[in-house]
Amino acid sequence: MTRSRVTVIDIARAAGVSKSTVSLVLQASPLVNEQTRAKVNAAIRELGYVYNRGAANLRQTASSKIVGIVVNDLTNSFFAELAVGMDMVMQSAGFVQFLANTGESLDRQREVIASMHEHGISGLIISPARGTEAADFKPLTAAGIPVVIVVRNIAGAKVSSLLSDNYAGAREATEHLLSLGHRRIAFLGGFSDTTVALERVHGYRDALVQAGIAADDALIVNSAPSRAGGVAAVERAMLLAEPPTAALCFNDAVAFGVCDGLRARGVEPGRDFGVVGFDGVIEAQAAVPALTTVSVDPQGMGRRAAQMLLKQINSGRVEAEAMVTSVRLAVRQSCGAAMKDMGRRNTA
Amino acid sequence: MTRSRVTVIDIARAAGVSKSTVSLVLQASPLVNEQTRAKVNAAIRELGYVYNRGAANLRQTASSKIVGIVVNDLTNSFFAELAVGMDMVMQSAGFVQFLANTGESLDRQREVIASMHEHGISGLIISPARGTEAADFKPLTAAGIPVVIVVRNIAGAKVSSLLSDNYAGAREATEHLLSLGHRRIAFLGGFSDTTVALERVHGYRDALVQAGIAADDALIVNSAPSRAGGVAAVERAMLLAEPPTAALCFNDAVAFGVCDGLRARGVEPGRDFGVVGFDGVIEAQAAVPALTTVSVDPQGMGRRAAQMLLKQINSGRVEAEAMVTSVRLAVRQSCGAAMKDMGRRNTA
DNA sequence: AAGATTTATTGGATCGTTCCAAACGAGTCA
DNA sequence: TGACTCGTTTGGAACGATCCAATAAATCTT
Repeated sequence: MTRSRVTVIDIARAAGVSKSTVSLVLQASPLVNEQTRAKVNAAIRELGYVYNRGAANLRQTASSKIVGIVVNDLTNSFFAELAVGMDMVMQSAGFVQFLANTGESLDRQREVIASMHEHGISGLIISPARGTEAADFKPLTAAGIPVVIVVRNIAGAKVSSLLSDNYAGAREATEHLLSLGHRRIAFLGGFSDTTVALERVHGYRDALVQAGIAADDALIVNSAPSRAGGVAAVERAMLLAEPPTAALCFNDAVAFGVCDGLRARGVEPGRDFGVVGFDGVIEAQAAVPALTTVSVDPQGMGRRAAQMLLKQINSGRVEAEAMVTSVRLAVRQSCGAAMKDMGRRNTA
Repeated sequence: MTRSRVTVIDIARAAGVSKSTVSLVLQASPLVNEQTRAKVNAAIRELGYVYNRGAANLRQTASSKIVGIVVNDLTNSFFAELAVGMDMVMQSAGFVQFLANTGESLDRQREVIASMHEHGISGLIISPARGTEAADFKPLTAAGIPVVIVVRNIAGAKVSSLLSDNYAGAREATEHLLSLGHRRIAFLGGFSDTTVALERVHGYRDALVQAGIAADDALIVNSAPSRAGGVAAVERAMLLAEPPTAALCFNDAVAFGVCDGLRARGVEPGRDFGVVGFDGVIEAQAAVPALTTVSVDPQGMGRRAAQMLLKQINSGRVEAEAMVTSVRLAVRQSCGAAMKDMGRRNTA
């Protein structure tokens, strides 16, 4: 069954031409005569020829048409949507992608980057695991392989990055909760050793200070950035002597968990307590109550990151480009604004 | 910057040996002298050599250490968890994976399969898009590349498959709702042109018939297998002259949507209405009410599928193997059993 | 009709690795 | 001393596609 592969030489023989001509046909070169092209294509179809990209990639001028994508947690909808956005662009551009999940493990990350490098990726998009250092990309950049960092920044890495405006988003969300009359606003979820969390907390704090409210550190509760983490965080927050009346959550997964946790203690999110998420995953719209969230449009971000990488791959010139995408607050029901504040902002 | 690649020849020169010896060192062959090995390894480190797998794969005896994974909808947690399970096993086995999302498009699926084939995958795991035919795998199997179909079966495909016991799961779930006293039980979500949906509906029907209840087709409501689809399905179901008091949902995403839809009309899932999902995604445990669901353990299924494929890749011999994994009903709160039925089944 | 030009086609070297058969030096045996 | 090991090492021919320079054939110039 496992017959030896059909090669250009077999096609050449069958079509009565040389392998060079077959190669030209494969590349849709205008140099070849129409009849010859037809003969060759017929032979290709007949023999069931499969192009061997590995062989073609040997010549160092060629591009492998493979990119690597590394994310931390694919079970988080945010990353899943991000990956889907990248996938769309890459597929359309004729690329395939290696995708690896690190689960925040630096070892795994190092391994997959090395493995992808050996397999000849022409570019990498990575949402780095916590603790990643600029040096981790050294082997790739030294080989002239463009890298785009998404979501989380790495200090000192001389590669491109695509981040969301965490500070502005958190600030706007907090201001929104303040405008609804809340004075005890918590920040729930996330680990404060990541830049992302720090930036969001920073925006949150500044909004409070601006409103003349003393930031209370007890209202900042760390937890895993997951649904379960959200449940845990809100439980701790509600045990405070002066519990919050609203919360900005580290991300949407935490926000869903916070809604769960509130309901578990008979508090209805959106009516008795204001909840705002961060990310703008698809479920945020469908959920009840629909989640008010700082939308970063994960799929769109994935698409942009992919385009950014493709641009660098195609240009051949690797020059780091730092891009911060703006975010927008999608006001829905979970913040409690729907009744009082209807129509002031778009809810799509 | 983009210096020409460092090759075995460069290493050989630097270490004062031949390229053959370097090759032996790379393969950790016992033939080479310890001192030589040390010299070579030093040179490798010093020059920053990166193994070129593409070149090695040219020789037809070699295995590419790449597998392809194709799924329908990565934004569905079920598939995301499935992919993560596969990723774990593949990473540990030293494989990297191409991952592609088809979004149920047959064209995309055809393209990505062809593209992966060109790139030299040594195996493929696929959750086929609706409408996939056995012939779509022909090019791969003809080349001796093992294929494992997961989740959805394809009639007549002479490749391995790993499916969950949809019939038994749906039947058990329905029986459970019946045992709680429900008589008007709906089946919500999914498209009835997929085998998965048909099997689940079949199990649902048989359980009703067994209990002496006439199956009412109006209670079977098709919709997209997503959270939004669940909202839509339950809305239609509740408009019936005799609305259901409980529902078995096509999958967990639909079940979450059904909970949302119920709440939107003031019906509390788990108290006023029994909801059972299918899949057993992680969020099912964290949600409030925790989702009663037919757990197929998506990550475990992904791991098993990966192991199945690896076994075939390593054995060299491709013989189709059909495996049906059993499922178990995880009784939690959303079905309303928690109060009446506490402790009868495990809830983990 | 000879030279210049255009249009098609082609051999061979090349990419980086593996693998085989051969060769090497050093020791062993008869 | 020659034949024979044994443990290491090594050229060179693959693998399958690309690309350059060269060629062949057809067309155009004058």
